[in-house]
Amino acid sequence: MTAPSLPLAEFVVGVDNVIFSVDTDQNRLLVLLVQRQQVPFAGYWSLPGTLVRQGESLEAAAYRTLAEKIRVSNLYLEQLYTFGEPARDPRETTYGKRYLSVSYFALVRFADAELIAGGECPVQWFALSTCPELAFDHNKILAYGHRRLCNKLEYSPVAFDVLPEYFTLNDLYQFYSTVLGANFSDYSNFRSRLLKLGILQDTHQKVIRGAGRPATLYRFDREAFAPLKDKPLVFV
Amino acid sequence: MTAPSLPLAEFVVGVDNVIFSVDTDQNRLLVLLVQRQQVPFAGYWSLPGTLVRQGESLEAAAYRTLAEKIRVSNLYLEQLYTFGEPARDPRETTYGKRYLSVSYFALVRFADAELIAGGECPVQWFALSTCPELAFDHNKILAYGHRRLCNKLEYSPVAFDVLPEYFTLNDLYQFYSTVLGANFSDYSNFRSRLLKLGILQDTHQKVIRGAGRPATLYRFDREAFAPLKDKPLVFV
DNA sequence: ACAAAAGTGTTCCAGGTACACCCATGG
DNA sequence: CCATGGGTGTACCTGGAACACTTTTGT
Repeated sequence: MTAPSLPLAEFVVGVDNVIFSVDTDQNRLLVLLVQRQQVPFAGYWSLPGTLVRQGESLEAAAYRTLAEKIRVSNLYLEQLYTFGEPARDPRETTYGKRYLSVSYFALVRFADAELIAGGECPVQWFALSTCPELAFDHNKILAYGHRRLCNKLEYSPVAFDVLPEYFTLNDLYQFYSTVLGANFSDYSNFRSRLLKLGILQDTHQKVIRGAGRPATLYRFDREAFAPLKDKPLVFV
Repeated sequence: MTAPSLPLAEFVVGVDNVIFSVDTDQNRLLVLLVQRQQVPFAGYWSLPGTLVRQGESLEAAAYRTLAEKIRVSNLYLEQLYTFGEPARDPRETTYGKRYLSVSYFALVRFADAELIAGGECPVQWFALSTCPELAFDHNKILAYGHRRLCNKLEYSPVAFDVLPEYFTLNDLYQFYSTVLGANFSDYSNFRSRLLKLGILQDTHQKVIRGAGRPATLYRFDREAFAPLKDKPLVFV
């Protein structure tokens, strides 16, 4: 960055989070939204976001926003994209400063995700399929996040950050199906592919859920996975 | 982004470009650097960057920076990552504002890239292998860009944005070899894979370069590629 | 004739797809 | 004993890896 020769833009920098979760029981892909209480877009639902504070990194701001809305111990988070075109926020006209949003993408474990009520604004999971029109350019950000989620799932083990520690292969399959849509793969082929990777520990424990043969519980073997890191893995 | 409860960080927003090019003749992967004339880091080489102006989008700022250093008609450009931790720029202490850098990644055609001399600071291509220690956190940004370049090449047709319109299969092979390192694939396998994709038009023209059998000139068939867009293609 | 570069073909094997089929449990 | 879900096995095919071989040029 060198010296300017024309008036520089002044910026307000915030962080917006696309927080996904997967409800495997109901086969729903969920996104966390908050309902705005102030203008602009009062009453609209939007992605949870915040402005960045002094001494706070962008990622820390993302974690803070998340922690304000939801109590969760297991999650995956990474930076998504930065949106900063002129006029993406109507407040730009009011205050004469551009609103830049660094968006983050998160995937959280649904089972232990506890929404924090009693905050300033209502917080709620929405099925992605029934997601309303959002404030600002948040639909665009959400779409971007959804694409990233699908890609991440296919070539990285984020699913295991978010599944319970012990899970059946069917749990895993349901998880992938819910996110990627059905027909992403045959179940038995999915099984053998995953098992062949050698990153699942067989606990030899069985679990019975309703009728049918008991299912084996597996856990993700981080040590076995470590050497495969950065390798082009396929989980599809 | 909601109302704050603690002092907000103030930001200066800039754009930094990781501009790559491939010199297929000498088999070198190049990155464009400029030598800083002012403090901090006076004398150090750095990525070409600029501060964002009023009414200018981030991408426009990236294009402007590029255009100030280099005249080029064929290129590929996309956003890379946003760096905004506290203290990433020493000027933060001086001016009390945080320096946020939205980095962009570009790949330009080497043949018609003409460096613009006579600007404020020296501009020069560096072979990636002989790249010096850079100003700020630019080595980190560069490393990030290099990873992106390798990934992009493998599953998207950026190479064709940057090769001459008519090229031989060997040109294409050299290009990939230079970026991904030798041994990325056998030449004859590379040939058949690319031809089988059906996205290369045989012009039936031959070109003779020194000894050896004349090579067929191909061109990228954008129409044939269109339906394959967004599909998981492999160019490796 | 020989080297150099372009281009073709062949063999082998890993891994994906699409199924059919067997196993263990509840009702 | 049958429905339900878990789990195994197989036959087929595609596509990559390695490498031998042929073709067309310059010297």
